[in-house]
Amino acid sequence: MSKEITIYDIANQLKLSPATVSRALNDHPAINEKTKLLVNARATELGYRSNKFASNLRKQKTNTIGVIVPRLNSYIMSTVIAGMEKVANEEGFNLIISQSLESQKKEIANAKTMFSSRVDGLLVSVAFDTDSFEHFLPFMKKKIPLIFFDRIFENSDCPDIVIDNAKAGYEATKHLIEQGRRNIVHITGNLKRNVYSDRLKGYQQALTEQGIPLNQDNVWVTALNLEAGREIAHRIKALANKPDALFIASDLCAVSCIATLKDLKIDIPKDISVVGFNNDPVAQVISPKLTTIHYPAKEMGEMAVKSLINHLKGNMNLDTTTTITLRSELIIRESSLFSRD
Amino acid sequence: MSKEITIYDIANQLKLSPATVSRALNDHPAINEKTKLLVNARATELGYRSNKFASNLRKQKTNTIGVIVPRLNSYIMSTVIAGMEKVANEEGFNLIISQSLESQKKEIANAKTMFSSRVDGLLVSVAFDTDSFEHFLPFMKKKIPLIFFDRIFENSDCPDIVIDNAKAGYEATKHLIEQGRRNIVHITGNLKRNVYSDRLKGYQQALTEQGIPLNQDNVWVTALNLEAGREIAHRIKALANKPDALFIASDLCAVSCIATLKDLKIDIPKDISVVGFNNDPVAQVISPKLTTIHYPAKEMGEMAVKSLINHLKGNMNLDTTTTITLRSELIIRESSLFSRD
DNA sequence: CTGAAAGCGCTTACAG
DNA sequence: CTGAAAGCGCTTACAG
Repeated sequence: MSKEITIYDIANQLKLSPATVSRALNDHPAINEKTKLLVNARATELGYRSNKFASNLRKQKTNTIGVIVPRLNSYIMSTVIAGMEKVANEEGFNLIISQSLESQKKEIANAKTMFSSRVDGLLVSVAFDTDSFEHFLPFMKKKIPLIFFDRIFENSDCPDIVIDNAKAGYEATKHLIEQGRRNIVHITGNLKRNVYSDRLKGYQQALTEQGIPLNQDNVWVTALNLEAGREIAHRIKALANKPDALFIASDLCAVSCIATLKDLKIDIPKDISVVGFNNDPVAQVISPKLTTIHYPAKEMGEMAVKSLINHLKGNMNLDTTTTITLRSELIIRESSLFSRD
Repeated sequence: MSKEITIYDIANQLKLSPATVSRALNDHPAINEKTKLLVNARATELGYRSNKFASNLRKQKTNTIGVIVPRLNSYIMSTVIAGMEKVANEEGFNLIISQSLESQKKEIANAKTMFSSRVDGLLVSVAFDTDSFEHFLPFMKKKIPLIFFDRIFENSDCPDIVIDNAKAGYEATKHLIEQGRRNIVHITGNLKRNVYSDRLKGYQQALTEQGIPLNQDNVWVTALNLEAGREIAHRIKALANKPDALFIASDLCAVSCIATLKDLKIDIPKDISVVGFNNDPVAQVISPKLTTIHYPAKEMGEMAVKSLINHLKGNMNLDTTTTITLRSELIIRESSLFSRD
């Protein structure tokens, strides 16, 4: 193991003080340009690497951002993370990522770990069953910035990054109505979460607007996974009065449902029109191709980290920002198209 | 911002030395049990959290593991990362994750960042086009343990964690031959990478074993993504002498190919049998359901971090381990089944 | 523009 | 079983 080079080694060789070397390395304005050049050249030559631990200890900052998500291995979340990694990497920040696995208990444990890791800021998308805000209070107390994204904590006073879920739900439903559909079932997840409750609101608004009576039996709360997709299909098959359209709040679930419906000899979109949510790559590879809402996952991840870093650097005050809304978009493919001829 | 509690605060209150407090907190065997209880109680009471930067600076360790993957948002990789996060979290290690986006250039930059972040160990799955090992040499020189997983660097002297890709390729191909298929096209990725070259070897072995002559034109190197799947389908459609089976080294590509083939009125599996690779959830939701190789992604992530931590703790010597092979498995579904009646 | 000095919060070899 | 002391590598208020 070769010895690590420190600023003292550079200082000795150059007959400078460590203070000057430190300032030169950090591009301090008071330092002579020639000195900077000299110091940087020697640093490169010696293979110097700054010790972040010493620096962080001294500066009382960590340059680390914590991220808590329900799961890492969903299309949306892994894409959000990819966007976060990109920006964090560019800005010289590290990400500590953990998953709550949809459990409030694990989320609380994760928050504790983030707290003792002394993250400079925290980005959170909450678990299905999270009720309590308590595990985030230590961050508030210490003025550690906390941003929620995708699944937010409503009325938390924390900034949020979201899409307009109500608008997306409205557009999806309106599109189905425009296809002549009337008996539209909305399949969704835990209504505690804004992403699902807001989509439901949009769905209801579109129906009401078109004079279609709301039917509480047409809202099915499920786990929104592959398994749920299969169960939904069987449940529909058994129904005497079948829906003529489905608006499903997750592509993966929608695709699984479509595949099972086809096995059960129900024709999509002739018998039932389907609209999904997320624009998962899988939406394009099934037959019929899935109409869905494009979710700007990468942009959301980038925006979350950018906002946080801007706040930390003092370029932007998050306290005055409440909500950043990103644009989503209805993408019409074959699964929803229906023409009565 | 409330003041941070340090071991000095605890020491003062308890009339002990900081050294004793430090030892008590770290469960040092020489410390009186009663003292430990006392110290820990007071620490909890005061909301003490250890300063990792001071500790790391002193101990010259970082408790951080670096991970470089081609992409974060593929099913396999996000699942591998999920497994890694689980174990790292349990063991109190942090993960720094970065993506090469399939480019050697970015991979080199990532390795540099990992190096200056002073990771205790590095886990790497290499990019499509990586030729050079040079960017990993600094880790070797500093004896920072380096483990490759999935896409490994052959002949690198580093430990590897893989599945038996040749065996998997062999089983997939043998299964197709058993269905009576003879003209089997293998669709794969960059053959620089073991995952693809080994699957090809298995494919060739199965053909040879069954007395089927190898035909170089039956091996198609592609980007293995959705787009490639569509192109392959069109290419097949235009072929006079069509293959009767496809062995595609990625489910996502296979699913996209199947969907396009169906659009082009080619029946799967009647006209062409298809086997994919990975057991991506998407494999189960298309029609026909995709025969594939189950890839133990979560286990691979867990194993990678476990091995690294064991090595760092001195429980296991990685230098003597060359390769850890995890079990993969052929999962037969409808897309490959063919009976000549 | 540069330097001397203190200190961030911990750990550990040494001493008792 | 406990303590005094040194030091990990940096940054910065103060001085010149």
